[in-house]
Amino acid sequence: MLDSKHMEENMLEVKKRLESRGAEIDFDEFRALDLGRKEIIKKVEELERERNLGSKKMGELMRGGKKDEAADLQEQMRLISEQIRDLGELRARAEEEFRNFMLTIPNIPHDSVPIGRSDTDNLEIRKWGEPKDFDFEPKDHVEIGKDLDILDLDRAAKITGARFALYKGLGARLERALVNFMLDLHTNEHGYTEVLPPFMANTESFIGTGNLPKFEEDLFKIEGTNFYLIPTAEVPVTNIHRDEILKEDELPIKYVAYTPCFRSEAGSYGKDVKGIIRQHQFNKVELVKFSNPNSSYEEHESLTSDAARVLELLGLPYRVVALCTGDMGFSSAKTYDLEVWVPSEKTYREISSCSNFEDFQARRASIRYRPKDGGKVKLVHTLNGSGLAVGRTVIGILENYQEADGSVTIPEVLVPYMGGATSITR
RNA sequence: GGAGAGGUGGCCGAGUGGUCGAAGGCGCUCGCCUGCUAAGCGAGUAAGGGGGUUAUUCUCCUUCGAGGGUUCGAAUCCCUCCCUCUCCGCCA
Repeated sequence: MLDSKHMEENMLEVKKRLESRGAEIDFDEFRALDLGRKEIIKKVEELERERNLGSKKMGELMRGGKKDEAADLQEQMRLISEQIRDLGELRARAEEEFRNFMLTIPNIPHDSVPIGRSDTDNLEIRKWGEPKDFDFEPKDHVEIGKDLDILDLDRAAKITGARFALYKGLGARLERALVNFMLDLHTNEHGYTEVLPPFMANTESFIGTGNLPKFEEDLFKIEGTNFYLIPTAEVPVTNIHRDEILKEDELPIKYVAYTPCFRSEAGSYGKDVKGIIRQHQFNKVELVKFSNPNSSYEEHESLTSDAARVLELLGLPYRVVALCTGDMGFSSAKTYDLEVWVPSEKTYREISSCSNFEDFQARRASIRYRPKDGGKVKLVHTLNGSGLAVGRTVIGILENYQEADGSVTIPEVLVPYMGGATSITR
Protein backbone atom coordinates (compact mmCIF):
# COMPACT_ATOMS: atom_id res chain seq x y z
CA MET A 1 0.00 0.00 0.00
CA LEU A 2 1.21 3.46 -0.84
CA ASP A 3 1.38 6.35 1.57
CA SER A 4 -1.82 8.32 0.85
CA LYS A 5 -0.24 11.57 2.03
CA HIS A 6 2.65 11.11 -0.34
CA MET A 7 0.18 10.33 -3.12
CA GLU A 8 -1.80 13.44 -2.38
CA GLU A 9 1.22 15.70 -2.33
CA ASN A 10 2.93 14.25 -5.39
CA MET A 11 -0.02 13.26 -7.47
CA LEU A 12 1.45 13.91 -10.91
CA GLU A 13 4.74 12.25 -10.11
CA VAL A 14 3.06 9.19 -8.61
CA LYS A 15 0.67 8.97 -11.52
CA LYS A 16 3.56 9.02 -13.98
CA ARG A 17 5.54 6.38 -12.12
CA LEU A 18 2.55 4.10 -11.83
CA GLU A 19 1.77 4.50 -15.51
CA SER A 20 5.31 3.41 -16.28
CA ARG A 21 4.36 0.00 -14.93
CA GLY A 22 1.08 -0.05 -16.78
CA ALA A 23 -1.19 0.89 -13.90
CA GLU A 24 -3.90 3.41 -14.68
CA ILE A 25 -5.06 4.88 -11.40
CA ASP A 26 -8.10 7.10 -11.25
CA PHE A 27 -6.77 10.02 -9.27
CA ASP A 28 -10.10 11.82 -9.34
CA GLU A 29 -11.58 8.90 -7.49
CA PHE A 30 -8.65 8.86 -5.11
CA ARG A 31 -9.18 12.50 -4.34
CA ALA A 32 -12.91 12.16 -3.91
CA LEU A 33 -12.59 9.19 -1.58
CA ASP A 34 -9.85 10.83 0.43
CA LEU A 35 -11.60 14.17 0.83
CA GLY A 36 -14.95 12.56 1.55
CA ARG A 37 -13.40 10.45 4.20
CA LYS A 38 -11.66 13.37 5.85
CA GLU A 39 -14.77 15.49 5.87
CA ILE A 40 -16.81 12.89 7.65
CA ILE A 41 -14.01 12.21 10.10
CA LYS A 42 -14.06 15.87 11.00
CA LYS A 43 -17.80 15.86 11.66
CA VAL A 44 -17.77 12.72 13.72
CA GLU A 45 -14.84 13.86 15.79
CA GLU A 46 -16.50 17.16 16.58
CA LEU A 47 -19.54 15.31 17.87
CA GLU A 48 -17.43 12.89 19.80
CA ARG A 49 -15.71 15.80 21.45
CA GLU A 50 -19.07 17.20 22.52
CA ARG A 51 -20.08 13.86 23.88
CA ASN A 52 -16.88 13.54 25.87
CA LEU A 53 -17.32 16.99 27.38
CA GLY A 54 -20.94 16.22 28.19
CA SER A 55 -20.04 12.93 29.80
CA LYS A 56 -17.48 14.56 31.98
CA LYS A 57 -20.03 17.14 33.10
CA MET A 58 -22.58 14.45 33.69
CA GLY A 59 -20.20 12.69 35.99
CA GLU A 60 -19.74 15.87 37.96
CA LEU A 61 -23.48 16.51 38.21
CA MET A 62 -24.19 12.99 39.37
CA ARG A 63 -21.56 13.18 42.04
CA GLY A 64 -22.89 16.57 43.12
CA GLY A 65 -26.41 15.12 43.38
CA LYS A 66 -27.89 17.59 40.87
CA LYS A 67 -30.39 15.21 39.36
CA ASP A 68 -32.57 17.72 37.50
CA GLU A 69 -29.73 19.27 35.59
CA ALA A 70 -28.41 15.85 34.83
CA ALA A 71 -31.74 14.80 33.34
CA ASP A 72 -31.73 17.74 30.92
CA LEU A 73 -28.20 17.07 29.85
CA GLN A 74 -28.99 13.43 29.42
CA GLU A 75 -31.63 14.24 26.85
CA GLN A 76 -29.20 16.38 24.84
CA MET A 77 -26.56 13.72 25.02
CA ARG A 78 -28.92 11.11 23.75
CA LEU A 79 -29.40 13.12 20.56
CA ILE A 80 -25.69 13.56 20.08
CA SER A 81 -25.09 9.89 20.55
CA GLU A 82 -27.66 9.07 17.91
CA GLN A 83 -25.95 11.35 15.44
CA ILE A 84 -22.61 9.79 16.23
CA ARG A 85 -24.02 6.38 15.57
CA ASP A 86 -25.43 7.38 12.19
CA LEU A 87 -22.40 9.32 11.04
CA GLY A 88 -20.13 6.65 12.44
CA GLU A 89 -21.59 4.15 10.03
CA LEU A 90 -20.94 6.49 7.14
CA ARG A 91 -17.45 7.02 8.38
CA ALA A 92 -16.73 3.32 8.58
CA ARG A 93 -17.99 2.86 5.06
CA ALA A 94 -15.94 5.78 3.73
CA GLU A 95 -12.76 4.56 5.37
CA GLU A 96 -13.27 1.05 4.12
CA GLU A 97 -13.89 2.22 0.59
CA PHE A 98 -10.77 4.32 0.71
CA ARG A 99 -8.68 1.48 2.06
CA ASN A 100 -10.00 -0.95 -0.51
CA PHE A 101 -9.09 1.51 -3.21
CA MET A 102 -5.59 1.92 -1.81
CA LEU A 103 -5.12 -1.84 -1.55
CA THR A 104 -5.51 -2.23 -5.31
CA ILE A 105 -2.77 0.24 -6.23
CA PRO A 106 0.59 -1.40 -7.03
CA ASN A 107 3.92 -0.23 -5.70
CA ILE A 108 5.90 2.61 -7.25
CA PRO A 109 8.95 1.38 -9.19
CA HIS A 110 12.35 2.47 -7.94
CA ASP A 111 14.30 5.01 -9.99
CA SER A 112 16.78 2.41 -11.16
CA VAL A 113 14.13 0.15 -12.70
CA PRO A 114 14.23 0.11 -16.51
CA ILE A 115 11.07 1.43 -18.14
CA GLY A 116 9.26 -1.08 -20.31
CA ARG A 117 6.10 -2.96 -21.09
CA SER A 118 6.91 -6.64 -20.97
CA ASP A 119 9.66 -9.18 -20.35
CA THR A 120 11.25 -8.29 -23.68
CA ASP A 121 12.21 -4.95 -22.12
CA ASN A 122 13.99 -6.50 -19.17
CA LEU A 123 17.62 -5.61 -18.77
CA GLU A 124 20.35 -8.22 -18.56
CA ILE A 125 22.71 -7.21 -15.76
CA ARG A 126 25.31 -9.94 -15.88
CA LYS A 127 25.98 -13.52 -16.89
CA TRP A 128 27.79 -16.27 -15.04
CA GLY A 129 29.13 -19.55 -16.42
CA GLU A 130 29.38 -20.90 -19.93
CA PRO A 131 26.58 -23.01 -21.37
CA LYS A 132 28.11 -26.39 -22.15
CA ASP A 133 28.67 -27.49 -25.71
CA PHE A 134 27.12 -30.93 -25.99
CA ASP A 135 28.56 -33.31 -28.59
CA PHE A 136 25.16 -34.97 -28.70
CA GLU A 137 21.62 -33.69 -28.86
CA PRO A 138 20.71 -32.83 -25.25
CA LYS A 139 17.43 -34.23 -24.00
CA ASP A 140 14.91 -32.25 -22.01
CA HIS A 141 14.27 -32.97 -18.35
CA VAL A 142 11.05 -34.88 -19.03
CA GLU A 143 12.82 -37.40 -21.22
CA ILE A 144 15.78 -37.65 -18.87
CA GLY A 145 13.50 -38.14 -15.91
CA LYS A 146 11.52 -40.81 -17.66
CA ASP A 147 14.58 -42.67 -18.97
CA LEU A 148 16.19 -42.69 -15.54
CA ASP A 149 12.87 -43.60 -13.88
CA ILE A 150 13.12 -40.71 -11.41
CA LEU A 151 10.21 -38.58 -12.59
CA ASP A 152 6.73 -39.96 -13.30
CA LEU A 153 4.34 -37.32 -14.56
CA ASP A 154 1.74 -39.75 -15.87
CA ARG A 155 1.14 -41.31 -12.52
CA ALA A 156 1.13 -37.88 -10.84
CA ALA A 157 -1.68 -36.95 -13.23
CA LYS A 158 -3.52 -40.09 -12.20
CA ILE A 159 -3.09 -39.37 -8.51
CA THR A 160 -4.03 -35.71 -8.71
CA GLY A 161 -4.05 -34.15 -12.15
CA ALA A 162 -2.07 -32.07 -14.58
CA ARG A 163 0.78 -29.93 -13.26
CA PHE A 164 1.76 -32.29 -10.47
CA ALA A 165 4.88 -34.39 -10.16
CA LEU A 166 5.88 -37.72 -8.69
CA TYR A 167 9.58 -38.04 -7.99
CA LYS A 168 11.11 -41.46 -7.51
CA GLY A 169 14.36 -42.92 -6.18
CA LEU A 170 17.32 -40.63 -6.69
CA GLY A 171 14.94 -38.10 -8.22
CA ALA A 172 13.13 -37.71 -4.91
CA ARG A 173 16.47 -37.80 -3.19
CA LEU A 174 17.79 -35.02 -5.44
CA GLU A 175 14.89 -32.76 -4.53
CA ARG A 176 15.51 -33.38 -0.82
CA ALA A 177 19.26 -32.97 -1.24
CA LEU A 178 18.78 -29.58 -2.86
CA VAL A 179 16.50 -28.36 -0.09
CA ASN A 180 19.05 -29.35 2.54
CA PHE A 181 21.97 -27.98 0.60
CA MET A 182 20.29 -24.61 0.16
CA LEU A 183 19.17 -24.38 3.79
CA ASP A 184 22.66 -25.26 5.02
CA LEU A 185 24.29 -22.73 2.73
CA HIS A 186 22.04 -19.85 3.71
CA THR A 187 22.10 -20.58 7.43
CA ASN A 188 25.78 -21.48 7.77
CA GLU A 189 27.36 -19.05 5.34
CA HIS A 190 24.90 -16.26 4.67
CA GLY A 191 23.59 -15.61 8.18
CA TYR A 192 19.92 -16.48 7.73
CA THR A 193 17.81 -18.00 10.48
CA GLU A 194 15.90 -21.09 9.41
CA VAL A 195 12.15 -21.06 9.96
CA LEU A 196 9.52 -23.65 9.11
CA PRO A 197 6.18 -21.84 8.83
CA PRO A 198 2.61 -23.03 8.31
CA PHE A 199 1.80 -23.91 4.72
CA MET A 200 -1.57 -22.19 5.01
CA ALA A 201 -2.17 -18.61 6.00
CA ASN A 202 -5.18 -16.45 6.74
CA THR A 203 -6.67 -13.52 4.83
CA GLU A 204 -4.85 -10.86 6.84
CA SER A 205 -1.50 -12.39 6.02
CA PHE A 206 -2.28 -12.43 2.32
CA ILE A 207 -3.37 -8.80 2.41
CA GLY A 208 -0.12 -8.01 4.19
CA THR A 209 2.05 -9.27 1.37
CA GLY A 210 -0.23 -7.92 -1.37
CA ASN A 211 -1.63 -11.20 -2.71
CA LEU A 212 -5.11 -10.19 -1.59
CA PRO A 213 -7.53 -8.66 -2.34
CA LYS A 214 -6.46 -8.50 -5.98
CA PHE A 215 -5.10 -11.92 -6.82
CA GLU A 216 -7.39 -14.40 -5.14
CA GLU A 217 -7.79 -16.39 -8.36
CA ASP A 218 -4.10 -17.38 -8.16
CA LEU A 219 -4.64 -19.13 -4.84
CA PHE A 220 -6.10 -22.34 -3.52
CA LYS A 221 -8.57 -21.66 -0.76
CA ILE A 222 -9.43 -24.16 1.95
CA GLU A 223 -13.17 -24.55 1.95
CA GLY A 224 -15.00 -23.55 5.10
CA THR A 225 -12.11 -21.48 6.46
CA ASN A 226 -10.38 -18.21 5.73
CA PHE A 227 -7.16 -20.11 5.02
CA TYR A 228 -5.35 -20.31 1.72
CA LEU A 229 -2.49 -22.58 0.69
CA ILE A 230 0.64 -20.47 0.46
CA PRO A 231 1.90 -19.73 -3.06
CA THR A 232 5.32 -18.92 -1.58
CA ALA A 233 6.94 -18.82 1.86
CA GLU A 234 7.03 -15.06 1.45
CA VAL A 235 3.47 -14.93 2.79
CA PRO A 236 3.87 -16.69 6.16
CA VAL A 237 7.45 -15.52 6.73
CA THR A 238 6.84 -11.83 6.02
CA ASN A 239 3.84 -12.00 8.33
CA ILE A 240 5.95 -13.31 11.19
CA HIS A 241 6.36 -9.69 12.24
CA ARG A 242 2.97 -8.34 11.19
CA ASP A 243 1.64 -5.78 13.70
CA GLU A 244 4.97 -5.63 15.49
CA ILE A 245 7.40 -2.89 16.39
CA LEU A 246 10.98 -4.13 16.05
CA LYS A 247 14.10 -2.64 17.53
CA GLU A 248 16.43 -0.88 15.11
CA ASP A 249 19.32 -2.97 16.48
CA GLU A 250 17.59 -6.16 15.40
CA LEU A 251 17.65 -5.14 11.74
CA PRO A 252 18.23 -6.63 9.31
CA ILE A 253 16.32 -9.77 10.26
CA LYS A 254 17.07 -12.55 7.79
CA TYR A 255 14.99 -15.71 7.50
CA VAL A 256 15.28 -18.70 5.22
CA ALA A 257 12.41 -21.14 4.87
CA TYR A 258 11.72 -24.28 2.93
CA THR A 259 8.08 -24.73 1.98
CA PRO A 260 6.02 -26.29 -0.75
CA CYS A 261 4.22 -23.66 -2.80
CA PHE A 262 0.72 -23.97 -4.22
CA ARG A 263 -0.47 -21.98 -7.19
CA SER A 264 -3.70 -22.27 -9.15
CA GLU A 265 -1.92 -21.01 -12.29
CA ALA A 266 -5.19 -19.55 -13.47
CA GLY A 267 -4.58 -17.72 -16.69
CA SER A 268 -1.54 -19.75 -17.65
CA TYR A 269 -3.39 -22.48 -19.51
CA GLY A 270 -1.35 -23.75 -22.38
CA LYS A 271 1.80 -22.14 -21.02
CA ASP A 272 4.71 -24.36 -20.02
CA VAL A 273 2.48 -27.41 -20.06
CA LYS A 274 5.39 -29.75 -20.59
CA GLY A 275 7.41 -31.06 -17.66
CA ILE A 276 7.79 -29.56 -14.25
CA ILE A 277 8.52 -25.95 -15.16
CA ARG A 278 5.09 -24.77 -14.02
CA GLN A 279 3.35 -26.81 -11.34
CA HIS A 280 0.42 -26.43 -8.98
CA GLN A 281 2.74 -27.60 -6.22
CA PHE A 282 6.47 -27.12 -6.06
CA ASN A 283 9.19 -26.81 -3.46
CA LYS A 284 11.06 -23.63 -2.80
CA VAL A 285 13.65 -22.30 -0.39
CA GLU A 286 12.85 -18.67 0.24
CA LEU A 287 14.93 -15.83 1.65
CA VAL A 288 13.15 -13.02 3.49
CA LYS A 289 14.64 -9.87 4.99
CA PHE A 290 13.33 -7.10 7.19
CA SER A 291 15.62 -4.15 6.63
CA ASN A 292 16.32 -0.65 7.77
CA PRO A 293 15.02 1.59 4.95
CA ASN A 294 18.46 3.21 4.67
CA SER A 295 20.12 0.03 3.59
CA SER A 296 17.40 -1.93 1.81
CA TYR A 297 18.97 -1.59 -1.62
CA GLU A 298 22.29 -2.94 -0.37
CA GLU A 299 20.33 -5.76 1.25
CA HIS A 300 18.62 -6.34 -2.07
CA GLU A 301 21.95 -6.74 -3.83
CA SER A 302 23.29 -9.11 -1.19
CA LEU A 303 20.10 -11.14 -1.13
CA THR A 304 20.35 -11.56 -4.88
CA SER A 305 23.95 -12.70 -4.68
CA ASP A 306 23.07 -15.08 -1.81
CA ALA A 307 20.59 -16.73 -4.15
CA ALA A 308 23.01 -16.67 -7.07
CA ARG A 309 25.64 -18.37 -4.96
CA VAL A 310 23.52 -21.53 -5.00
CA LEU A 311 23.73 -21.64 -8.78
CA GLU A 312 27.44 -20.97 -8.73
CA LEU A 313 28.17 -23.73 -6.26
CA LEU A 314 26.05 -26.07 -8.34
CA GLY A 315 27.92 -24.96 -11.43
CA LEU A 316 24.79 -23.94 -13.32
CA PRO A 317 25.15 -21.11 -15.86
CA TYR A 318 22.78 -18.24 -15.17
CA ARG A 319 22.14 -14.62 -15.82
CA VAL A 320 20.73 -11.79 -13.74
CA VAL A 321 17.97 -9.71 -15.23
CA ALA A 322 16.49 -6.48 -13.92
CA LEU A 323 12.76 -6.62 -14.52
CA CYS A 324 11.35 -3.61 -16.29
CA THR A 325 8.50 -1.55 -14.84
CA GLY A 326 5.87 -3.42 -16.85
CA ASP A 327 7.02 -6.89 -15.84
CA MET A 328 7.34 -6.46 -12.09
CA GLY A 329 5.03 -7.98 -9.53
CA PHE A 330 2.31 -5.92 -7.88
CA SER A 331 4.10 -5.27 -4.57
CA SER A 332 7.64 -4.84 -5.82
CA ALA A 333 9.66 -1.64 -6.14
CA LYS A 334 12.54 -3.44 -7.82
CA THR A 335 13.09 -7.02 -8.88
CA TYR A 336 16.01 -9.04 -10.17
CA ASP A 337 15.31 -12.40 -11.71
CA LEU A 338 17.91 -15.12 -11.76
CA GLU A 339 17.59 -17.25 -14.86
CA VAL A 340 19.22 -20.63 -15.26
CA TRP A 341 20.43 -22.01 -18.57
CA VAL A 342 18.14 -24.70 -19.97
CA PRO A 343 19.99 -26.61 -22.74
CA SER A 344 16.93 -28.27 -24.29
CA GLU A 345 15.35 -24.85 -24.84
CA LYS A 346 18.65 -23.08 -25.51
CA THR A 347 17.48 -20.26 -23.32
CA TYR A 348 17.55 -18.94 -19.75
CA ARG A 349 14.54 -19.62 -17.53
CA GLU A 350 13.53 -17.91 -14.30
CA ILE A 351 14.66 -19.79 -11.23
CA SER A 352 14.58 -17.02 -8.65
CA SER A 353 12.95 -13.65 -8.22
CA CYS A 354 14.51 -11.21 -5.75
CA SER A 355 12.52 -8.14 -4.81
CA ASN A 356 12.68 -5.08 -2.63
CA PHE A 357 9.18 -4.07 -1.58
CA GLU A 358 10.38 -1.02 0.31
CA ASP A 359 7.60 -0.10 2.76
CA PHE A 360 4.73 -1.35 0.57
CA GLN A 361 4.17 -4.60 2.43
CA ALA A 362 5.28 -3.11 5.75
CA ARG A 363 2.51 -0.51 5.54
CA ARG A 364 -0.12 -3.12 4.74
CA ALA A 365 1.10 -5.47 7.44
CA SER A 366 2.10 -2.75 9.91
CA ILE A 367 5.69 -3.88 10.39
CA ARG A 368 7.67 -1.09 12.02
CA TYR A 369 10.80 -0.40 14.00
CA ARG A 370 11.71 1.98 16.77
CA PRO A 371 14.65 4.17 15.75
CA LYS A 372 17.61 4.11 18.09
CA ASP A 373 17.66 7.88 18.43
CA GLY A 374 14.17 7.78 19.96
CA GLY A 375 12.25 9.32 17.06
CA LYS A 376 8.87 8.17 15.82
CA VAL A 377 8.44 4.55 14.80
CA LYS A 378 9.02 3.91 11.12
CA LEU A 379 8.07 1.26 8.62
CA VAL A 380 10.73 -1.31 7.80
CA HIS A 381 11.52 -2.39 4.27
CA THR A 382 10.78 -5.98 3.34
CA LEU A 383 12.61 -8.05 0.76
CA ASN A 384 12.53 -11.57 -0.46
CA GLY A 385 13.85 -13.88 -3.09
CA SER A 386 13.89 -17.54 -4.01
CA GLY A 387 17.03 -19.24 -2.98
CA LEU A 388 16.04 -21.23 -5.08
CA ALA A 389 12.98 -22.79 -6.68
CA VAL A 390 13.85 -26.45 -6.17
CA GLY A 391 11.97 -28.05 -9.06
CA ARG A 392 13.55 -25.72 -11.55
CA THR A 393 16.95 -26.39 -10.02
CA VAL A 394 16.33 -30.08 -10.68
CA ILE A 395 15.63 -29.20 -14.32
CA GLY A 396 18.88 -27.26 -14.42
CA ILE A 397 20.89 -30.15 -13.02
CA LEU A 398 19.27 -32.90 -15.11
CA GLU A 399 19.73 -31.00 -18.33
CA ASN A 400 23.12 -29.35 -17.78
CA TYR A 401 24.74 -32.41 -16.23
CA GLN A 402 23.40 -35.03 -18.64
CA GLU A 403 25.92 -37.33 -20.31
CA ALA A 404 25.97 -39.01 -23.72
CA ASP A 405 25.17 -42.37 -22.10
CA GLY A 406 21.93 -40.98 -20.64
CA SER A 407 23.21 -40.69 -17.08
CA VAL A 408 23.32 -37.49 -15.03
CA THR A 409 26.38 -36.47 -13.04
CA ILE A 410 25.72 -35.12 -9.56
CA PRO A 411 27.36 -31.74 -8.88
CA GLU A 412 30.16 -32.20 -6.38
CA VAL A 413 28.61 -30.10 -3.60
CA LEU A 414 25.52 -32.29 -3.67
CA VAL A 415 27.25 -35.65 -3.43
CA PRO A 416 27.28 -35.68 0.40
CA TYR A 417 23.58 -34.85 0.35
CA MET A 418 22.94 -37.69 -2.12
CA GLY A 419 24.27 -40.35 0.18
CA GLY A 420 27.49 -40.44 -1.77
CA ALA A 421 25.92 -40.99 -5.18
CA THR A 422 28.00 -39.33 -7.90
CA SER A 423 25.64 -39.91 -10.76
CA ILE A 424 22.16 -41.09 -11.59
CA THR A 425 22.12 -43.98 -14.01
CA ARG A 426 19.54 -46.29 -15.39
C1' G B 1 -14.50 -33.05 21.43
C1' G B 2 -15.76 -31.93 27.20
C1' A B 3 -14.70 -28.62 31.66
C1' G B 4 -12.38 -24.27 33.47
C1' A B 5 -9.18 -19.69 33.29
C1' G B 6 -7.62 -15.73 30.48
C1' G B 7 -6.39 -11.92 26.23
C1' U B 8 -4.67 -4.43 28.92
C1' G B 9 1.23 -0.11 26.40
C1' G B 10 8.07 -2.43 23.63
C1' C B 11 7.49 -6.53 27.72
C1' C B 12 5.15 -8.07 32.57
C1' G B 13 0.99 -6.72 35.25
C1' A B 14 -3.12 -3.79 38.36
C1' G B 15 -7.70 -2.08 37.25
C1' U B 16 -15.88 -4.52 37.91
C1' G B 17 -19.80 1.92 34.92
C1' G B 18 -17.83 8.71 35.04
C1' U B 19 -11.92 11.36 38.70
C1' C B 20 -8.77 5.65 33.25
C1' G B 21 -4.83 6.21 27.76
C1' A B 22 -4.94 3.47 32.09
C1' A B 23 -1.28 2.21 38.85
C1' G B 24 3.22 -0.47 39.63
C1' G B 25 7.38 -3.05 37.65
C1' C B 26 10.85 -4.30 33.64
C1' G B 27 13.09 -2.37 29.40
C1' C B 28 14.67 1.99 26.84
C1' U B 29 16.40 7.46 26.58
C1' C B 30 18.55 11.68 29.04
C1' G B 31 20.86 13.77 33.47
C1' C B 32 23.36 13.08 38.33
C1' C B 33 26.45 9.96 41.23
C1' U B 34 30.48 6.39 40.66
C1' G B 35 38.09 4.15 39.70
C1' C B 36 35.71 0.21 35.52
C1' U B 37 31.28 -2.90 35.66
C1' A B 38 27.04 -3.39 38.54
C1' A B 39 23.99 -0.83 41.78
C1' G B 40 21.73 3.98 43.30
C1' C B 41 19.04 8.86 42.50
C1' G B 42 15.96 12.16 39.27
C1' A B 43 13.17 13.03 34.76
C1' G B 44 11.02 11.20 30.36
C1' U B 45 8.94 7.09 27.50
C1' A B 46 2.07 3.80 23.42
C1' A B 47 0.20 3.55 18.53
C1' G B 48 -3.10 5.16 14.64
C1' G B 49 -5.90 9.11 12.60
C1' G B 50 -8.12 14.37 11.83
C1' G B 51 -7.15 19.76 12.15
C1' G B 52 -3.52 23.71 12.39
C1' U B 53 1.78 25.03 11.32
C1' U B 54 4.63 22.32 8.34
C1' A B 55 10.56 23.27 11.67
C1' U B 56 9.91 22.12 16.54
C1' U B 57 5.54 23.06 19.36
C1' C B 58 -0.06 22.84 19.55
C1' U B 59 -5.12 20.66 19.46
C1' C B 60 -8.87 17.03 18.93
C1' C B 61 -10.54 11.89 18.03
C1' U B 62 -9.86 6.61 18.23
C1' U B 63 -7.68 2.25 20.27
C1' C B 64 -7.50 -2.23 26.67
C1' G B 65 -8.07 -9.63 21.21
C1' A B 66 -12.13 -8.63 16.86
C1' G B 67 -17.15 -7.36 15.83
C1' G B 68 -21.99 -6.12 17.63
C1' G B 69 -25.28 -4.55 21.86
C1' U B 70 -26.93 -2.01 26.65
C1' U B 71 -26.05 3.17 28.59
C1' C B 72 -26.09 10.17 28.65
C1' G B 73 -21.24 7.61 29.45
C1' A B 74 -17.87 0.93 28.69
C1' A B 75 -11.06 -1.71 29.72
C1' U B 76 -15.20 -2.62 33.29
C1' C B 77 -22.07 -5.16 31.88
C1' C B 78 -24.42 -8.52 27.70
C1' C B 79 -23.96 -11.40 22.86
C1' U B 80 -21.04 -13.63 18.80
C1' C B 81 -16.35 -14.87 16.93
C1' C B 82 -10.89 -15.49 17.17
C1' C B 83 -6.71 -16.74 20.03
C1' U B 84 -3.83 -18.50 24.50
C1' C B 85 -3.30 -21.49 28.90
C1' U B 86 -4.77 -25.71 32.45
C1' C B 87 -7.28 -30.44 33.18
C1' C B 88 -9.89 -34.70 30.79
C1' G B 89 -10.73 -37.52 26.29
C1' C B 90 -8.91 -38.75 21.36
C1' C B 91 -4.88 -38.87 18.02
C1' A B 92 0.19 -38.39 14.25
